[in-house]
Amino acid sequence: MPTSRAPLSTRRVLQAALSLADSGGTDALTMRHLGRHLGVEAMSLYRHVANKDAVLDGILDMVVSEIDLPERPGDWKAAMRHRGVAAFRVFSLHPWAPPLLMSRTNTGPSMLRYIDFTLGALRGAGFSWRLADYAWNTMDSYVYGYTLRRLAFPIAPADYAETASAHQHLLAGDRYPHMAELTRQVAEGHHPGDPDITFGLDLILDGLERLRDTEPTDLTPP
Amino acid sequence: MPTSRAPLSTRRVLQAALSLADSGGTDALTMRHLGRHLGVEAMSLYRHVANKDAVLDGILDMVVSEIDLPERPGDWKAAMRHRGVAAFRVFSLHPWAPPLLMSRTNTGPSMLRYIDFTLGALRGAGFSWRLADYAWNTMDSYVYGYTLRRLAFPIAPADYAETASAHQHLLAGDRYPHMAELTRQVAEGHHPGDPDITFGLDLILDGLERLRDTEPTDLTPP
DNA sequence: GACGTAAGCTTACGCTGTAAGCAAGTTTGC
DNA sequence: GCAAACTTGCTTACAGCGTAAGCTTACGTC
Repeated sequence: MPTSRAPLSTRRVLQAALSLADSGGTDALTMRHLGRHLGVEAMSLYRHVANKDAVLDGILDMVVSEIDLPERPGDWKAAMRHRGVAAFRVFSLHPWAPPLLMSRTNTGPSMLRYIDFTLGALRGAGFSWRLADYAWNTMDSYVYGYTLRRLAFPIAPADYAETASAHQHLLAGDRYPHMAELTRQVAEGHHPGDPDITFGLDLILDGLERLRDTEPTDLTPP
Repeated sequence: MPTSRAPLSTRRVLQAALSLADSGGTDALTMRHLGRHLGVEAMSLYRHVANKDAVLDGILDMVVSEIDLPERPGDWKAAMRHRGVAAFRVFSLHPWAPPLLMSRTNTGPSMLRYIDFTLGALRGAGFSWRLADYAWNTMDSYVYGYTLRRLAFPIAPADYAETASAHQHLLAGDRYPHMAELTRQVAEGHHPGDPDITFGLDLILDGLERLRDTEPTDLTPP
């Protein structure tokens, strides 16, 4: 056994797994491939990691920990908008992560911290517990949904117009008249064809603010 | 070769695949298993279906076709709310479908029909092409995100209070104070802990309506 | 009857996650 | 100083996956 090689460790395994996923997606993250990447046989990894699920949970928490959160919430709407944008940005760097994140229950420390920050900001802004809970769930549903759709969509926003005009003939019949016309609008450059994440996020935030202001205050006793 | 057995066909293969996925999820849907289910070897399926991806695309479109759409839109907000609720209901019957739907670009006829209906309803209600496009993308981001989170979450809404009180001790420290308090609120039955899909959907719809009413009309020439 | 074609079967390849057991190096207890 | 215990990594093996290639059998048409 060559002692020249740096010894394995859970940390080193997870770091290698993360870099593997980042460069080749989930498909590239197999135990054998991971071992090869570390100069080791696949089974050796099991000394440092319970199984592949533990690897996935580990790198997911590493990704979530990259989401930037301010020290103190400040203005709640700005904080919530920032939170959503930051999550989208991080997930864009790790596009393999969101599908995994949604398909398993994640209770890593970074995720808990992320949620706790959110609840704190909403409570500090006067939301009831019920409304705060509904609020973060609604925001996350939208943010994750937007992110997943965006990352799975095969066309870059810059190519929308070109792609639209190239595929216009596929919608030529009158079976899908509105899609055909929308495609024409995009092809002719009449509208960019892609909402920013803040479009829907601000709709939700404005709506939440109105609910907070009309809801009877039901703050729990101190 | 026993001629007593009904012959295969693309339709029969897809129907069997759908029932297999419904009863055992994506894991149960393997070509070998599918063949066994039809009393046939796995490789025989390839006479009727290009490959496994074609099977997935096929059953996804069958699922999307189940989403109920009214003949004519009527009140646009009601139609959009109905559309989201109907999608959620269908996906609840086929919980394996949403992750698949989001991970591949779906252009089956049912999906096109679904989108075309939506665009038509929004245009009929006076939305510009740009806003109509943003609107359906935003609604779908939320609906899919909500659905995915809901279906992946391992706890049934009816068990929230019980589960919360059983796991309260895990949040005992002061690292996640707000989550701890929220968990206490749920455990003690102070709030149900689960927003309906219409909660966020109505926030979005109200916001869209306001945008429509304030946006300068930029209808394209007839 | 011959022949083309279609349906289904057999075999095989390279891939997956991981259970079981082994070999070698390191640490600990006396 | 030395043996026992523990840690680390490797080897082999198994059951499963999607599907390429080639084969057998049955049927329709001339």
